[in-house]
Amino acid sequence: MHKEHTLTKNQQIIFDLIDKSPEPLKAYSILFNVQKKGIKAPPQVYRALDKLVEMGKIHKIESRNAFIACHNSSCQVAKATAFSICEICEKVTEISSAGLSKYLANFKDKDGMKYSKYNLEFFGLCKKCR
Amino acid sequence: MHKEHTLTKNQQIIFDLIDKSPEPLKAYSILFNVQKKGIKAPPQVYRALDKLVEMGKIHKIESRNAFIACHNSSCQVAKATAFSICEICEKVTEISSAGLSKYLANFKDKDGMKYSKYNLEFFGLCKKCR
DNA sequence: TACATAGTGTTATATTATAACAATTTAAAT
DNA sequence: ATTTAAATTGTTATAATATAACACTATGTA
Ligand SMILES: [Zn+2]
Ligand SMILES: [Zn+2]
Ligand SMILES: [Zn+2]
Ligand SMILES: [Zn+2]
Repeated sequence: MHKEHTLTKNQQIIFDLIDKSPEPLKAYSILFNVQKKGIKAPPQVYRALDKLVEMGKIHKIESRNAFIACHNSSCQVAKATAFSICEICEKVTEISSAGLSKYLANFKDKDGMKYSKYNLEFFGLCKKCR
Repeated sequence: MHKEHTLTKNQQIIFDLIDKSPEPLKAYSILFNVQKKGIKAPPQVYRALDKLVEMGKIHKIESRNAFIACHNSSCQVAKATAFSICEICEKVTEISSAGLSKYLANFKDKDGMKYSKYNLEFFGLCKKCR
């Protein structure tokens, strides 16, 4: 049985914050929010973020430089992520679609190359903003 | 007949540089390279980049904070982009696949929502690096 | 214990991007 | 041609995002 990832103190503090947040959090907003818990400097935040991303516990929304918790067990292994982003209210939702992930995992480029790792960001208007 | 986009002086200088580059360029590397042509400060670069992205002449590789010229007429309208990125040599290739763009443009999320705008970045190893 | 590995705390600095405002150029309207 | 509006440019300063480097501490393993 392989060892489960147990979060370290800083990782746990930062994961909890992101996990509770209804919206993606930016690194310096995280820093501000955890200073009362003793995490005082950017490297502490970025290190924890890096590890959490590596573990698949959180994802980075690249177009927004922000971090969101993952609730989709499959992408923890695959590092294959998809999101929808509302261009008005900035609501971000992780897309969990077997069809989509299957299509993308099987997609071959012109050289016949397959890619199991990808990041897809869809942009549009959410229900509320339409 | 609608007006063609004619590039302004700064836009042209910066587009030419990106267009000639075999690899994505970062904003401050662009700045360094065009200083001899009189473009001296970051805002001048970022403004031109913003407009060029808006026109679809270049794309931003979000995971790399770098810019690449577009050679694919279709995404100028759709703002629907896909790239493959080599995790070793950082080679970036724009993917132009009718099948992929059709699939993504027709993809519906759980709320039945469609998205004509998206950015997809595939990660893996290029031919050389495998 | 001894050793290696991972995590932490800290300071400083690098990199990426925008705010704000004045001046200039361009294109359209009178 | 003159006026006007819009877009672009030039410039300085600063904000926001991210990493380097180094000393130290905790954790796991031989
Ligand atoms: Zn996920
Ligand atoms: Zn919305
Ligand atoms: Zn393109
Ligand atoms: Zn390569």
